[in-house]
Amino acid sequence: MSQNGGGVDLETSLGYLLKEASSALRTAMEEVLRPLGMSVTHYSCLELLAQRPGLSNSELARGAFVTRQTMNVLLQALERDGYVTRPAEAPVGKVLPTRLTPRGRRSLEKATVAVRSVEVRMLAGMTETEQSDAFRILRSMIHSLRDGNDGT
Amino acid sequence: MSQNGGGVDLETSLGYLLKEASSALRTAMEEVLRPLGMSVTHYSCLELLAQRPGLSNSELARGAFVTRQTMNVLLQALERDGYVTRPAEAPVGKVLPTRLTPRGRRSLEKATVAVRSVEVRMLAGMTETEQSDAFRILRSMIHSLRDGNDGT
DNA sequence: GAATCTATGTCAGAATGCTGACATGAGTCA
DNA sequence: TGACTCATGTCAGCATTCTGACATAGATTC
Repeated sequence: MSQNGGGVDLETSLGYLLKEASSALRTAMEEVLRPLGMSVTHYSCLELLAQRPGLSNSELARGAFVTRQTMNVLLQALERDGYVTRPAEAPVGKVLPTRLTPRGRRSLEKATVAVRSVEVRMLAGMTETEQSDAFRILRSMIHSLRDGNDGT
Repeated sequence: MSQNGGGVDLETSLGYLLKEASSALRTAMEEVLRPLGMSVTHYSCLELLAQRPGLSNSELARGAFVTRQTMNVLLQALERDGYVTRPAEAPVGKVLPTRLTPRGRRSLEKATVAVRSVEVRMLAGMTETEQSDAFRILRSMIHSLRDGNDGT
């Protein structure tokens, strides 16, 4: 069935490979988070709040790479289910600082273990040098994509 | 920086950085494809068909990193709009080999130029060595994620 | 030849994320 | 002070993708 013919140009594209790697990572994370009833964005939100308590909806959205509308829907669900808390009124401006509840922290702990195992697996077989290379290279890609937006 | 013993430090996590890079790439591609009325998956499908004519729905889905159900919906729309053709009946088994129409090929040409410019921008400032390093490292990540299935 | 397994195409419903839009609060500037 | 710009929170509608399910064709096994 698979007539895997000659090599294909897509196989030499770094963009395609980046997408493939991201897809593999996402799939692996979904696999370990599904038994916990948690999506990747769900986990990302909790992890962000654990490391930077008091983040606003918009800041969380940027950190999880979704729109603030999407994060707002998620936060409302998390608040309703008692994983996070937000003040009824904004202390300053319209920004509502969000914090994890003990329940949210407990839920995150299990997820963190699962996600860390995925990251460890991903890095298996990579040397320290390769890991720092990867870091530098990915940062370069991100910077070039975002910065070189407007020729000038 | 704040440590969360055993946790995943987002500032130093390669997984998080990979997601960030992928997000930046996707956003950049969407920006240049939107004026052409084309989504990333839409483009991926056409590009795959250009390089490997006759791919089936399931094969296209794997190549574009979506489910075969998702690709099926897209293919029906592309067929309806005259970008691709599929035989009414399967030559063998249930597999329906898909091919680009001249219209699909023309549409792809514009998109390819746009997407290539994004990839060029992403690689700006990277040496040949860094690019080959990136290739090897990303391939390693993909292999480790898919191979080491269970590591509890 | 029959049972079984795997892969495929497809339909239907649900989940997730996005764009558009609006009102509001804070900062900037004349 | 008032006009302007920008960021934020939020509601609504739409787009995209997913999971679940089913029937069918080919391969495998006995």
